[in-house]
Formats: sequence, structure tokens, C-alpha cells
Amino acid sequence: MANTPGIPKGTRDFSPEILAKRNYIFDIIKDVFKKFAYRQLETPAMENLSTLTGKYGEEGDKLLFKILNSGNFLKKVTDPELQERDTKKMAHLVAEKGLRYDLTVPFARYVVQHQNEITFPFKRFQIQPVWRADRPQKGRYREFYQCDADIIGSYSLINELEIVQMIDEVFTKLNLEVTIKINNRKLLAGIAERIGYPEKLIDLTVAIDKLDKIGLEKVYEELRLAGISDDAINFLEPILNLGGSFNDQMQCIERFIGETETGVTGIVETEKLFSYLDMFKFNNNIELDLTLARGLTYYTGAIFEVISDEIQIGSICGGGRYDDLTGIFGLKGVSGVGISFGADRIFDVMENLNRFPEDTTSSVKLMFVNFGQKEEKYCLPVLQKLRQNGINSEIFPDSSKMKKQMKYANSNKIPYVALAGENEMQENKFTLKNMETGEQQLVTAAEMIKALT
RNA sequence: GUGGUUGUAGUUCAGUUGGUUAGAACGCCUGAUUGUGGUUCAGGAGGUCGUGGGUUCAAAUCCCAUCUUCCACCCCA
Repeated sequence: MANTPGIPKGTRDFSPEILAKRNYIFDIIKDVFKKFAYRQLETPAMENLSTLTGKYGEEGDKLLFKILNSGNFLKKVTDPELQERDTKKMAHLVAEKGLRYDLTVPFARYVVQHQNEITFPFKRFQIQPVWRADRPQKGRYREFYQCDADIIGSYSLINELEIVQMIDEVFTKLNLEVTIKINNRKLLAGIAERIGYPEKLIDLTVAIDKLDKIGLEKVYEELRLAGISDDAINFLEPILNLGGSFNDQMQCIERFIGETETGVTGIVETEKLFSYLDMFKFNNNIELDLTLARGLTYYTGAIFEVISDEIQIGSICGGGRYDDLTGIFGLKGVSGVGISFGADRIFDVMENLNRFPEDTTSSVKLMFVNFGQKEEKYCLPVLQKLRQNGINSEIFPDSSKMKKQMKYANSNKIPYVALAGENEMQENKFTLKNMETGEQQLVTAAEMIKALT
């Protein structure tokens, strides 16, 4: 045990079985992204540390993995600095690169860097791992995948509509029932303004976001802690307890924030988005949820979150509109809207509910049993032909005992085995065995190809 | 960053108040079965008890440190 090697905290190996399942999810997401005309982008695992720092708040900076400079990484550090042991100050001296923390900031960097080559609006999707030096726990890893799609350079609410359509299609294809929650940051901003604390929008959203997790009382407590007066909190109550139909909710909101400028914009946007949504039929529930806030500070318009109806695991997909993502890199006035699927959590849900199709893990269709040199030579050309016909297949490389070979096929879930010995070779045929039913039949190579296609 | 928790075979776990050679199940390998996997039966391999130090005649067991696992908080996907 002490001698067996391991992997770093919060990381995982993906066995062929798990990877097959994960790819099943990725392929569905990827196909939907492509169908909606998003094009794939990849960025390097590492970015310049200066690109990453300061984008995720102070907490986020702490969670960045930094890469030690090559060579003498202490070259730039002076003796007094070394004595001081101020790691925060020293970090940029010994590390100039860091692992990406999400896909959005590298995307923003890409857009700004290549702004002259890009034709706007620009639609891209990106499926890559990200790294966070977080303390791992349930559903939380130091290396995990994000599946992002963003459109940047368009204010149209058609983009929001399409985001919802994509979400609906992905989860329909995955055979999962979900609820798509929609809100708008401008509504929240209107509320903050109305209760007299426009500058507390972030505190307000962070607190409201926890409503279904910690309950009303604790939310009030957080709001008080943030310095919001009891009067204002009481004033807020009807909004937090909002229910009923979309129209009821909108009426109530209108009464509440109808006089604030941002609030009105929020109402117009939300009503327009829902009027688009009304044009189509969706397989999943779509609801307006005023308590949906989402932590990310850069959202400015519509926000989305998806939760499973069948299992409690938190949000499995989220996104929203941001008006100034590239501003931090000096490119102003580019609005975008994006969505991110949490592949790892979707995996957990699928696994829990047993929703992966049976044949996900077995990509190999057939194995030739190896009886010896003469038989190998008889099988190899046929194997080649199967492969040319797009049938994933293999021959057991050694003429080991039959039992060992069958066991190999069995444990790798290979559905068919082909046997060719003296008898078969004389007739120029193969015995094709169905591993599941145990049935066997004598067939020609052509018949075998036909049976497996 | 804070609090708790875990560590013994490939895996999941037993292991008494400290006391002979540390066990089980599953998995793996071999055989029963020289052209047939899953079932059955028999046999076999596999452990520096996370690591380092301490207490003791004696430590998987007690103490300290450290690493690790998992969980909650903060934050987040």
C-alpha cells in the first residue's frame, strides 16, 4: 500500500468505463452546441498569471494553481523578501503562469487578443478541464470539466431564447427531467435600488441565492450582517415569498420596482424573453424564480440555472448575460450571454439514476479467438475487412487458453466472439457467438459483417 | 482558510484490556474442463498495518507530529 502510487488530492482517474460514459455526455452537449452554430475553441491549460489574478475576487485568487517558473525560480526574489515570507507578494516573482480557473476568462482574453480577426457576433463553445486549489468534497474536485457555450457581441434576446432551447434539448437527450430557472439581474438590481441599497446588490444576491439552502431566517441574518436595515428587509419579504403564475409574479414585481429605471428594463427584458419562450414547446419546466441569483459578479442581465427534478445535487448547469466581460482586458461594450454545463455533476445524476444506455461502455463489437498461427492468418484479413467496414473489432493477440480468451471478451463486454479452427477453415466460415445469449451460428465473412453492421 | 473524520491485501472492510505466524469477502492467478465466458468446487499469490518519531519486555492497537481520505462551513461547478 505504501508502495502503490497515487494521484493528487481532488483529482481522479477516468477508467475506460467511466470515460465512455463521460464521452456520452460530452457528445450530446457538443452536438447540441454545434446544431445551434457554436464553434469549438480550445485555449491552453495555463495562462499568464496576470490574466487570471484579480478576476475571481480575493477568494478566487487563493484558489488559483500557480506554476513555478522554470530554472532558478528564486532568481527575482531578494533576501529581505525571502525573510519576510509574504507569500502573496512573492507569488508573482516565482510564478508567471497559472492553470486556468474557468473557461470564461480565457475566452474573454481570447476575444480581446484576437478582436481584429473575429467577426461579431462570435459564438464559441469550449469543453475543457479547469483547476481550482479548493478543498475537495462532495461534487467538488480540484480538476473538473466545464462545457461552456457563449455568444459575444450581440444584445438580442434571441440568444437567451436559444440558450434555453439548448438546455432543454441537452437534458431531453440525456433523458433527465430538469427545471430551468430564469431570473434577471436587472430585476434584482431594481429591488436593491427600491429598498434603498443599490450598492449592496452583490450582498443581496449572494444572500438571496442561499434561500432554498438555508431558509428565510438565515437569509435575513446574512442581510443584516451585510448592513441592510430591518425595515428594508421587511420590505423585501413579499418578493422573497413570491409564487404563482408568471403573470402574477410579473405584476407583483412591477408594483414593487416599477419606478426604478433598471427594474423597468429588467421587466421588459424578462417579458420579451418569456414571450419568445411561449412560441415553443419544451420538455422541461421553465420558471421565473426571483430568488435565483447566482454568485458570479459579472452577470448583468438574464440568469439561468438548471436543477434536477429527480435528485438533489444543486445546480447542474448555469449561465447568464454579462455586459462587460472583456472590459477587464480593455475591450469595452461587448455584451454576451453564456451557459456552462457541469459535466461532473450531470455524470453523478446520470449514474445515480442509471440513465446511461446499456451499450455506452462497449465500443468493441467482436473479438476473434486466437487458436494458433494458422488460424491467425485465416482471421487477420477478415479482421481487417471488419475494420474497413467500420466495425470496432480485435483479435486476441496470443493463442492463450480458450477460457482466458473468453473471459477477456466477457469482462470487456464484447458482444460477439468469432471462432475459427480446423472445421470452420475447411468450410471457409466462422462460428459467430453471441456472448449474451450464448447462441452460435456458422457464417461466412460477408454474413458476419452484415450481422454486425 | 475553519471544524470534524478516515487510513490494515488490488477493492470493501474485520482485528477483543497492547501479547504467538494480522484475517474475511470480492477481485486476481492456477486447476477440475486440450474448442467455449458468466455458475460451482479445489488450490495459490498478494500486507514495512499511510509515514516518521515516542512509550513498553512487547504496538495494527497507546502518545506526538506529518501526510492522506471523506464530510460540513467559506466559496463555488
